[in-house]
Amino acid sequence: MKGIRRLAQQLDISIGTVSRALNGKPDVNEQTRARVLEAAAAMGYVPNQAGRSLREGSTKAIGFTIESGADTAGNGDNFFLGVIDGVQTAFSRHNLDLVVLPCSTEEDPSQYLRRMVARGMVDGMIISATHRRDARIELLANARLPFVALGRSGTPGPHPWIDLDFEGVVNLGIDRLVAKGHRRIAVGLPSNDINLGFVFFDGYKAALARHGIPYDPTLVIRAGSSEQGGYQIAHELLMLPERPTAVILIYEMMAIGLYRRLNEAGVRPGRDIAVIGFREGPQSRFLSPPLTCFRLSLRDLGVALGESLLASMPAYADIYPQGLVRRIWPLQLVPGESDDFTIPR
Amino acid sequence: MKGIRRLAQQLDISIGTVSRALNGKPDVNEQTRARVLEAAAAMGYVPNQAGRSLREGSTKAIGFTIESGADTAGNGDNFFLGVIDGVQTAFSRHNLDLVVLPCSTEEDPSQYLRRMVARGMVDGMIISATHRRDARIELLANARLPFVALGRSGTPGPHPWIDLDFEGVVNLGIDRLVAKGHRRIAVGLPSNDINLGFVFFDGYKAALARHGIPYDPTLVIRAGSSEQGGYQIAHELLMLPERPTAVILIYEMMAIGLYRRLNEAGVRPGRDIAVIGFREGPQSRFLSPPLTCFRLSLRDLGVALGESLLASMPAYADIYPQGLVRRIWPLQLVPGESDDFTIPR
DNA sequence: TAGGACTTCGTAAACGTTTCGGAGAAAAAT
DNA sequence: ATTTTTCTCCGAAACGTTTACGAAGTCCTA
Repeated sequence: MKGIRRLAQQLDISIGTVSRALNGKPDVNEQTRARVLEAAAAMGYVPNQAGRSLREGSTKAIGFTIESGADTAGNGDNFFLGVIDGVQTAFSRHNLDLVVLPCSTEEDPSQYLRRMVARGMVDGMIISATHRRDARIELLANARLPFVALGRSGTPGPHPWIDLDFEGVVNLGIDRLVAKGHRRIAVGLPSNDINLGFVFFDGYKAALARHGIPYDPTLVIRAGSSEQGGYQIAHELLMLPERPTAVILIYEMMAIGLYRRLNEAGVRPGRDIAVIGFREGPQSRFLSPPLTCFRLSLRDLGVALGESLLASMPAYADIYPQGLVRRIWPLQLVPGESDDFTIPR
Repeated sequence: MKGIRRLAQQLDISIGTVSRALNGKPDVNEQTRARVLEAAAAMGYVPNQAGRSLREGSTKAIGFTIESGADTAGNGDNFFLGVIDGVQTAFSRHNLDLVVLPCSTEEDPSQYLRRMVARGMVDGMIISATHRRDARIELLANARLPFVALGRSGTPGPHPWIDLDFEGVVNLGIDRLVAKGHRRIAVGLPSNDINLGFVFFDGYKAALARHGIPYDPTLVIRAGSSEQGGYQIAHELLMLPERPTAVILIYEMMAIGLYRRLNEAGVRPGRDIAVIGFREGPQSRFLSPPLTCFRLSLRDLGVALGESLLASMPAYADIYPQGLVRRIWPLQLVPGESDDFTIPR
């Protein structure tokens, strides 16, 4: 005899009453409810999830898919761990648990997601690293599973997302560089088709146009989202006939490799060339010179992500009545010394 | 009508036969099996996990708990993402899926683990960041849930683990430094009670003793497992009346902050002081000077971790008959230039 | 005192799956 | 021709939970 049945037998009550007592249903004597709760705590009873979700049709868990593999971790350091922490606090208020579903490098993300959805292990899903045209979004929409994307996408159809304010960042960054006299501003982008690369690129071109600076394709370098990528970016920039005076990077880890290559060439970041990174990482301020970059609270972002998922789940519609949420997440400039280089007029 | 019932009705077969056909049981006509498989694929049928695990008493999933929160992540994202990728490939051969269970910074890891185990969502568990005395180990042992720890622990009772070869690393590192004439060798350790800190410390003392170097407690600096921690370590070392000529760090990220503080003081890493880091990170070789550190394949480590868990699961005892696995994972020296500094005799 | 409203609880069905014990038929053995 | 074996399949039970429904009991009202 196990589970609720054992509890009921021990208390000499029917299992139905025990269940109602535990779940806070009204039609149960408060005295017996107290007895049940006490006995449950005493014997360490916890409801079996399989039984419950079979009956309920819902598990109290939300999935968060990321791509595993150390080298594919475009965001580096602790991006996901920070966001996840926020997501969790958003969910814990509703007794929802978070499970992270890492898609192996060996598997197609869509296939993986399909399997996980079919598994029926989660009531909702958060996907990250959205691509230009992301099959996962169509998949989730078809499966009618509530979801929210960390990162917008060009995939047609309405779906909720939260994305970082790439336009704002690149605008502010280029404004700042132009104010210091820069006109030849390079940009380091990811080489894969992750959507943020396109958004950043569009913002870059728009910002240049706004300042009347002609767009020069040779100043756009695409490379891996890693230190190695930054190294390569610097390498290619150094080989240009007319070297840029400033560079703006989409991943802060790129700065490490970029610094390295520049130093090798005797070009001092912050003095001979201005460098602006994107997201502030734990290392930004410990680089020499400290990297000028943009700050956001990963935890707050995670909370917002969790809440926007809740808003798109019918069961929580009364608590979060916003419906379909789309949100641009702001970042704050963190001035370093890497963009101190000023062009004399 | 849903699930297997619908499939059975459509094929005009009993649900039992459908189930047996799908699960490869012997007593089903190969012709009808083919029909079932085809129909299942056609209508995109996937077995409901709740129903299955309710009946089976087992879900086909393994849990991997880590601590979320950007600041608590001593190893950073790439470490776990790399290991997880390996774990996954080990499991995928047996159609097991991996779910990562991130323990929020707000919650006690033991309580969290208890909840997750009680949830009955996983058949086995991998825990990481083991502490000196880890309540989670006793918890899992009591719950009789198969598990393996990434990191040994002082917790009594036999349990399987895999841990990095800290002794080997610190031995090799100190041998190397001593061969270059160093006698005042500092060590940067984590400030929390994570077990690897103790193991590393013991190895440090043993290695010094082996070389007849007296142990000087002032050369042992404990700090946060981050860039900031490295900065602090350098800061404290610089304030010592007699400065060490070498320092060995337990986290490679510490090197970034350490470099920074040393540079601020005009002390050049690799020329005025020798620095050895522990695990090679993506940035090690892009630092100036490149960090001397130790390499391991995260993916292989993950595979080993997965297989040792399988070995402790009764259901897979025939495939992995090794039983309780305890393993020290070797690392390879990656020479950089950060320990080029040699003491003239 | 009869009847209604309310409270409290037990019974049983349902969720989707796997598996056990047989049943019927065909094939093989006697 | 009868028994035995083999091959397929069906029916039913079971996993642990929640909940709709109804039954008893109590209290109040007419």
